[in-house]
Amino acid sequence: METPKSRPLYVQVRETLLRRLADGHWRAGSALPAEPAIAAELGVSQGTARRALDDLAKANLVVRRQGKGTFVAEHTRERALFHFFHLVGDGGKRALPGSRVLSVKAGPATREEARRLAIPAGAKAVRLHRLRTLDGRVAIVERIVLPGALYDGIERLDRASLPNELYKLYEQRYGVSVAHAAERLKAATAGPEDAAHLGLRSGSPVLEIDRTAYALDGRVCEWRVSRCDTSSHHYAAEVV
Amino acid sequence: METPKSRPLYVQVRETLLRRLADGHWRAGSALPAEPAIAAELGVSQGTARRALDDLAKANLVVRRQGKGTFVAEHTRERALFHFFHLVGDGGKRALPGSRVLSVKAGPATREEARRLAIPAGAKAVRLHRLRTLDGRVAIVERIVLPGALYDGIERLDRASLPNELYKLYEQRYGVSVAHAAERLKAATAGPEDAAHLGLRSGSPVLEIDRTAYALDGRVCEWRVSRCDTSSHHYAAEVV
DNA sequence: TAGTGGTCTAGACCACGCT
DNA sequence: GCGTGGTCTAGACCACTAT
Repeated sequence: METPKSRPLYVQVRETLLRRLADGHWRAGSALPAEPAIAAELGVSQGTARRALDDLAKANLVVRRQGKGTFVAEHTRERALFHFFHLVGDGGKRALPGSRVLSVKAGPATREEARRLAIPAGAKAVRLHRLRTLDGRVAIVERIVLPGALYDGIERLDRASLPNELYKLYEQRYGVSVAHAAERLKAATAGPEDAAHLGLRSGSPVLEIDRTAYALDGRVCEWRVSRCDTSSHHYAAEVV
Repeated sequence: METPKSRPLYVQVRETLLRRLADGHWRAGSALPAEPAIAAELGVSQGTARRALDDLAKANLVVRRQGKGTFVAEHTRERALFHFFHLVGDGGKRALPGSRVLSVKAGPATREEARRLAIPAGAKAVRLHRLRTLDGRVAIVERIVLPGALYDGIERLDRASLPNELYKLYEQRYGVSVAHAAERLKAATAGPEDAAHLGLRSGSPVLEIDRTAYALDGRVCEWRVSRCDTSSHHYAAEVV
């Protein structure tokens, strides 16, 4: 590992490993080389390699297991539930929602879609419309837009075969790992269509969650707007 | 430092330091002893002391500054803005809201208040009602309930002298440091009173943020419900 | 028994802030 | 120049997992 000064070694190691993760150098769920091997290959001490790996673990990009090794993080139900799904029952119960896809269509991105996905206007976008259920009742109406370039042919998949947890599909079938996301929340009013889906009166308040998701390499890999009935659920956030 | 096995040393050191912080052993903003001093006092290596201090820094309880020392974290405008206030202008502009207190009253806690503050029903509670402005317009109606035991006489303070940033007041005048908080968000409907304050039509959707704040020792030190006009602002959250 | 990550130590050197 | 936290190393030992 070179030493261009002023940039800590462990940061350089972390970035090297991150680049390999983003390249698909290791498959999701597979083991990374052990600390001594990484340290030897990159010419740093084991402590420095460890620090880089710990940083990646803190960002949920790898999982470290004592006695076993370090593994590329996968999008498990667990991770979806505790990191990417923030609606919780008012009694405190957490559960992943069911999913029913209404439509999947490809088309040229509108100006707004292009802006949100950071792709050229008119480039191929895939739009997904689905309902999600909590405790057996429809609680979320979701509109998802994907950059077509990353998910070739996804619009031709059978609607029923699209899994509840899309992030697992992105990862396994398209090699796109969602690394992090930014959410913007607003109170909105249910229009007639959303209200009908949610079993609410038109004009009822709904929580709108607007999420931009980023892949390992920093590219936007999904834009999703979820409109939620929060009459018996809430969005939970921790503040430090 | 004893070694009851199975509990890492750096965790014990971290807890010892946290206990001292909670005790008010060091004032907010003051410097902690340097690493070698802490290590010597507790009989651990400097590396172990460092790890404990890094953990506290990660939780925003202390601030480390190279060349200067480690300081007890203070509730600065900066911290309020980036850690405890999540409403952002839709254009991306962040700004702390202004504050106008409508009323401050003490009284016995209702059952609900007692539950939320984890105090006995009927114990003294202080209720604060205020409006907050963004870009010069009222955008938030806030109802705050405090456990009277922690803030002796706060209800007798001049309304106009209550600062915009209450957490600084809690810290400086009452020695109560807000360490972290849990927020629950819902979409709600503005009643006639809130709507009038916010300049909205009654029945308009508002974002309700229900926050429970915890002091360094883990006790609930505030319960706050903010109802926000999100027509030109949104609540921002990061997901990892 | 061998290999993995987790903890802990001791010490060197660097970058920064002060005086 | 001196004291602070930040980086980096080398090595010991522990706890866990597999075989």
